[in-house]
Amino acid sequence: MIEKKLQQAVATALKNLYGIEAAPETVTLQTTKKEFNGDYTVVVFPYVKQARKSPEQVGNDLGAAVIQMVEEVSDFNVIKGFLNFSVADSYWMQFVAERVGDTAYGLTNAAPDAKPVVVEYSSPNTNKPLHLGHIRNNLLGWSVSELLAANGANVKKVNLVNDRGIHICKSMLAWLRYGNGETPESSGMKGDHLVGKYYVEFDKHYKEEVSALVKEGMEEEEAKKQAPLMLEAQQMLKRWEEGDKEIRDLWSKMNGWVYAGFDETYRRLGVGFDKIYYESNTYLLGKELVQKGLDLGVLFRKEDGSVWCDLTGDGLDQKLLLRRDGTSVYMTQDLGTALLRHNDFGAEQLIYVVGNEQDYHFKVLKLILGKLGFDWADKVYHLSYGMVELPNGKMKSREGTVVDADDLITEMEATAEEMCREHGKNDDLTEDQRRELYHILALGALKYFILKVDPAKNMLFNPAESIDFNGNTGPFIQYTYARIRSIVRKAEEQCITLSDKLNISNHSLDDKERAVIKCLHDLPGTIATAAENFSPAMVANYAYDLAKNFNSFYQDTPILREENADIKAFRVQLCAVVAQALYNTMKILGIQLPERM
RNA sequence: GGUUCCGUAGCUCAGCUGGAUAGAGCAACUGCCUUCUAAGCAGUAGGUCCUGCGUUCGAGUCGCAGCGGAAUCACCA
Repeated sequence: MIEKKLQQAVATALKNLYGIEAAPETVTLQTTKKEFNGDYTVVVFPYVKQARKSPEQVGNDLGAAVIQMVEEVSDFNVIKGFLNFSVADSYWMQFVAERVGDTAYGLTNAAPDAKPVVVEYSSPNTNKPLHLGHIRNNLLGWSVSELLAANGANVKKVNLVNDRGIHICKSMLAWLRYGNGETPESSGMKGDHLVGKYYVEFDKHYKEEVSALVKEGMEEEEAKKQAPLMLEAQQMLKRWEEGDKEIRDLWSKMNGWVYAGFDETYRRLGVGFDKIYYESNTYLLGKELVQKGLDLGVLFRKEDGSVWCDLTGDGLDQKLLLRRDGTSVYMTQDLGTALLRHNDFGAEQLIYVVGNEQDYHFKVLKLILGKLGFDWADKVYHLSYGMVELPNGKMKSREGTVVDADDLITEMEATAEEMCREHGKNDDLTEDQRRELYHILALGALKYFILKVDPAKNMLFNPAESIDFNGNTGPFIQYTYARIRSIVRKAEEQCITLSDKLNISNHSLDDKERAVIKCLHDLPGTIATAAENFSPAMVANYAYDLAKNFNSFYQDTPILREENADIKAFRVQLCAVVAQALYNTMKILGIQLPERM
């Protein structure tokens, strides 16, 4: 890598010239801003004091020394304290030649013995359909998994379905009362939406009951607890936990509907899992851990029998782990599932893609795992992401302001269709091919829209404005790819083969051409940095930058129109490598690229 | 109230380990399709990087304080 060579050379020169000891990796090397001449810039300010010379002098001294040491460096200039190196065109052209046909460019395979990195994401409740917030979770989870895999990790994707609890009982109860035996088949409604409908139905009647009780003079808090529907739902949960066959059968039936619905949504989103855990199977895990914690003395029991972990030493509160009736809570379950997952996979790292509303929960989870003596506690990483907000605030299912996942995908497909018809470039495709294209573009727009934003930040979605297809968007990148593929197809028709050895040693790159190559050159480093930061957004922004550079090059540089056959072939090769880079980065985002559009 | 996260152009967002005159897209305005896909390209306009203090040769980036927004602090999950 040229970057390392430069850093090494600068470090050596610093020692030889001034006796300054600097580790190569501490030499700040950055790409030169485009308003200056050069490709890489070294900032020399940090050394002027020790060198006892002016920044310009230090820059010139270092530049003169480095150009002798690194054969790829063709020139340098110094402006103020900035030492700009130019890299010879031959290096860039050689770089392109070496990447031609490399379908894995930028990607690192996992070592055969790499321990798994387990990524949990999605983790839906089974009482309502998925909404835009879940979409962000699913896309992030999938993409981060792909990103880590692209950076050499052995990734396992897992889903922990929250399939039991009071929420599903509410849906079940409402269905029994008001459903008249309605099924997905009889209603033509997707299973998850049908069950969600009864969850809303429950809430409606429950609220009526509460307000009736309040009218009779009961305190609202009390009314919420005493409403018959709530009592009945709790009763149902108890019967579920006792294994009551009637309840379990109904539960299985309705959850089955939901899973069929979820599968459909997952399929459309293009996400999937290596393993699916169900909370009904794991919710009792963790109790043994609590006992172990009591034995170790890191947990304590209060007079009423409840069990707690004292985290005041860590600046937090006490955390409940077992209720006084001995039942477990969310944290207890998560302790259990963490251990289960660690044991199932022999995992190197456990990553949880969960919204930032649970920052506190995961902080506590890690602490307690540590107190229980698991040395892998620090391998738990909470990939916390911000909320998706609407123009008037957070999505609230009770207020009917959620953006439904299925509806959104359908709308995006309709928009894609509209855009395609407007452009009228695909009239000769079959109906199936067109549908496929609409889907690819719709999902490309949606995924890019969501993934280009830094996970840590809340993001805004305005339902009144459809997601863009122009500018910094998924379709922009898809379009760039389709254009390149068109060129490569035409080149093949002209019998230009990518593997040709070219006689281009006299060719000097033009600025646009060099800019594209330099951007391509950054791909491996970008993926590494993005993976370290668990940030698909960095990959998305890189891909946009590459596509933008390419389009600018494409606009005013002849490719197939180039008269010199070798230069023409070289540019076709460059196109092919750019296409591959776009393909590999978009794959990390879960975005498909069309051959034409 | 405690803790955590966020605050960059009218709007949506970039800005990696501190480095040169803070960048894109959308929206507005100008040009460019008889030539490789105009879902594109080139340009104009748009900034108190929330505020203040500090560290540094150098701060959008680091520290402290304040302001604004969000989340969380359940015997819910």
